[in-house]
Amino acid sequence: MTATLADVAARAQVSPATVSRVLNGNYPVAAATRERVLRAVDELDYVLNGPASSLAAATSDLVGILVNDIADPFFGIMAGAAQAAIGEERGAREKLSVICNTGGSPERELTYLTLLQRQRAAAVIVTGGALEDPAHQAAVGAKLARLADAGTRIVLCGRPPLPGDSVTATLAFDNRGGGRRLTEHLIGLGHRRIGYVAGPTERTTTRHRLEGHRAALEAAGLARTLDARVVHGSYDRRSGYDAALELLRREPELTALVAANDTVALGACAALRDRGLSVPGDVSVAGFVDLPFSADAVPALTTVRLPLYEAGARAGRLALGLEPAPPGGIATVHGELMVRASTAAPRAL
Amino acid sequence: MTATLADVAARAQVSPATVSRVLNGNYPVAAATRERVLRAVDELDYVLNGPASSLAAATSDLVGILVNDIADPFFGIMAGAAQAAIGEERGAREKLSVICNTGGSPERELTYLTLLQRQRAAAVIVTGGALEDPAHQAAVGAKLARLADAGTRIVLCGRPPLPGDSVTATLAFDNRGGGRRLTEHLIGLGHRRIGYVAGPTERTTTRHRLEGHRAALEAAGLARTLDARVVHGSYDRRSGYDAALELLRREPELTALVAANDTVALGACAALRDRGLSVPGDVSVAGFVDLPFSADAVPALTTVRLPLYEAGARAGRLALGLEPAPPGGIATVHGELMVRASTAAPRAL
DNA sequence: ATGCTGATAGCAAGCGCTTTCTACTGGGCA
DNA sequence: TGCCCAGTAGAAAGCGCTTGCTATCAGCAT
Repeated sequence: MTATLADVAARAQVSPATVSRVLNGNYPVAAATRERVLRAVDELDYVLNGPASSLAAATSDLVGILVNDIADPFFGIMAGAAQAAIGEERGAREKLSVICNTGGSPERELTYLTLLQRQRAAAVIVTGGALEDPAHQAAVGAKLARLADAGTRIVLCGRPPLPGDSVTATLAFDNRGGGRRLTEHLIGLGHRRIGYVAGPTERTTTRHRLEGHRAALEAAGLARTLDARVVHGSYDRRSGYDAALELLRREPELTALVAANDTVALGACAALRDRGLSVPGDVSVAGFVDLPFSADAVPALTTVRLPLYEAGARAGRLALGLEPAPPGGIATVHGELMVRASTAAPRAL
Repeated sequence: MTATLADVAARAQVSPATVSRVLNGNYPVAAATRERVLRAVDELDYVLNGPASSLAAATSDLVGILVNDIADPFFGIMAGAAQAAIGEERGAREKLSVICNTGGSPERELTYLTLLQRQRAAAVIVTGGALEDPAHQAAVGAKLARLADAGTRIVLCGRPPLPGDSVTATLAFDNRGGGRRLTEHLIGLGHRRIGYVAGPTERTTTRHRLEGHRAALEAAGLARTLDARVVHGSYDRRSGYDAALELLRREPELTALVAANDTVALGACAALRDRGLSVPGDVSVAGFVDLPFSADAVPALTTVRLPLYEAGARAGRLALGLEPAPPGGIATVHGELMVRASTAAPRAL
């Protein structure tokens, strides 16, 4: 069968304890002995038994990364970056960082958390907006607290802070600020009739971006008609398409459209195009996040760039304790307004 | 500290053995006893210790899914589908399926495989094209064989079959056939000067799609000039942009461009546009895979649709043994030609 | 010389669970 | 009335590793 520590020990003519120490490298072992052990490991093709090791040591080298939708590059980029950062760690025993896709389902989120708790994960990174549902938030909070109790490090990335002190670090995106700046840009161009294609009502991200939008409108004295010009949908392209049509129906004179994210924005562009409207000639369109393809769209999309890769990588380092937590445990990650070709002054200024 | 099986047993006034049997549900336990145990589990907020359980049972409930680039929806969709399929399993003890992003690095691929072996994973799904490097292929093959020996089920998804019998099932994409049909479509439209933006030389996927392209050209007696009209790059948009420019430089009279995948195709479109060429007016462009945004591109992309979601979900079921392996262990997944607006007859027929 | 010290190595006790084997129970049947 | 069996529950032996403590030993100061 598979070789065990004892087999290696026998072959190297040392005790199992010594082999374990060589493998974990935290106890002095004479160079000659070490070499002998390493040779035996190699000859036997020995691979540590993770479960046994985790059981004995009461810790594991699993790091879980929770995402809402892995098919969405927004999450793919963050998760990939976190995994890369974790994989780069040198010195310590190699961590196994794994991505868990909740598909946006609250139950699956909880299930994954339980599964990770069961594995006694070393750390878990939770990415993306939270659900608004207080009951679910409480459940997640409780789960995270239990995990933290058991020694698991918790990092939130692109998610609003959680009350309590179980979270090691939070990297929160400044969705409000970004949303506000985006709409200010549009107002600055002269737009007055601005529609908003929002994300799903049940996510915090949706609300925050929308709040930024509202703030900009209010500051310009344009908030009156806000509600009539907001349509909610999901975070996909199809939803953007439909919502754009709906907004146009409600208010044919719309001169600009702000979308919950880039994917939705591109869907909206498609709808406008199909209606014979040009972007930005007839209607300006703006997105959020700045995914790689947004710069290539036609026209190139004005959007708020979120440093997904950097945030993901940082989350990975924080999860490993390679980087000190920000003061207060919370760092706000700001977006940068990227003005491109999809927004312009409205035709009839 | 955290509650253990023994705590639950004490509380329910039964032996640990009984608790274990209730939790694993494979041994008769009287309904009343079961109920009492379940209540105790609930009251103590007990969560099984995975490592201990895996150690004792010599199996784990971890399923690993290896992908080359999780930021690419090609992988995101497959991996997400596999995870969804695995998460849907009812009855058995909940599996923890996890995605591991190799970033295309051979070493990381091997590292992840070792890490999964260390965890005594129940199954591993390897997605996406393999590296051409024989040494690396052999190393992966050997690793998979060892995993299989240890009882891990192996499923390849979107990857060419491997010699030997360690692989439980292989879902191979018909990249050659798809590539061939795509180019035939172009030839059928009247194109004769067709450029090809290939993927990285080191991946099997690249070669297979290119072989299909070549086959179509040969059948039409057009293979002569093939080599001069192929440029290799990576699988990203940028690479498509650059390659398109290079092809145009080599052969300004090009009337069509086939790309290694949709992302690359869109990059190529951008390049053409920047050069003042219209698609498909001046140059037709075709992709491969049919990612969600390809249908929305302007113009909508002609491509070969690969059923990523279905394949991923099936791979998940195969990994769990929920579905019988295809005869011979290998199933070929065919692509479907999606003719859209980005291809048309060349201007000067 | 003699004891002390730092550097290594081994012993053995678990970590929390699964599972084989054994033990007990009551009812059905002869 | 006594025996056997199906149905349940428990005892206990590990699974393969980590780690606190102890043991050994060479070198060195005294």
